[in-house]
Amino acid sequence: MKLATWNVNSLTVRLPQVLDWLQANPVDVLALQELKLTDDKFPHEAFAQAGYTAQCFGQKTYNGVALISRTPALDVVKNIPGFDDDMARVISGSFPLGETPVENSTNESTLPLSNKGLRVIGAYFPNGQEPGSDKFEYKMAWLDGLRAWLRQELLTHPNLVLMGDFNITFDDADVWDPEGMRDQIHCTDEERYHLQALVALGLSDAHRLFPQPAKSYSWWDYRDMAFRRNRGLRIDHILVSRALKPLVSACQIDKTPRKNERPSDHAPVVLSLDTP
DNA sequence: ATGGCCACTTGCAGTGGA
Repeated sequence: MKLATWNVNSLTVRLPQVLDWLQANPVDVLALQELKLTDDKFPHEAFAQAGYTAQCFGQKTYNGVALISRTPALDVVKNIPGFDDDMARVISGSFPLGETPVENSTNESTLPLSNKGLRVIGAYFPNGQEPGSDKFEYKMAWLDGLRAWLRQELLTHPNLVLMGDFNITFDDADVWDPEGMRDQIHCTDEERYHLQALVALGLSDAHRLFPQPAKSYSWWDYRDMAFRRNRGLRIDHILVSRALKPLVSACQIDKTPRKNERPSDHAPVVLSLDTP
């Protein structure tokens, strides 16, 4: 089973690339961020023709997230319950863990789907703009809200994946120029504290479970030929719960779409799970 | 060596991204 996350920076512009990518990488679930479109403009038909269904949580101009999947997402929740937010940043859904089960009404497990299934949270974390700014304060409050909610979610959904554009680096290994970016946005101690607090809930950075190429990044500035010079940041992450960790067989950043014409500034990250 | 971004807006300059 494969899951992926990708900040597409406008689904309107990037839809052909997303469809091409899905054809080459037929993942079971794809979380998208920065749709930059409203729900009424979401291209459901294009995804249906590609064999996918979609749950979207759109917003005009900014933000907007979606879950694209082979089987429909169940128990869909939008944003963070308990955290009042006027931005569309989070979408969650449940999926069968592994192969789509054969229908059998006479032999149903007594376990609710939430316990045996896979809970997927796709998230577009706030950027924060600049330490000390109002947007940074919002980012910190949002992270507090996320953690309080996740602590509860993990109790009811032991098989949980949190993936998306976190807009935070774990440490200097995620930064092309650690000295130049010290205490800058995405690299501050406060942001990294929040990321470690998610780890303390029992979530593991899937990328670091495996040997990775040196200087692995998921985002490169459009300016200064940053991609060709590999001047990037690793800010797109896939975190897995304790129960899922033993099933993770790979986690890879796919730089291929960043080489497209008119690419997103982010690359997709792909998680492979060894499921029955 | 150096500078060069991109998407969106009741739009043609300003905001936000990262």
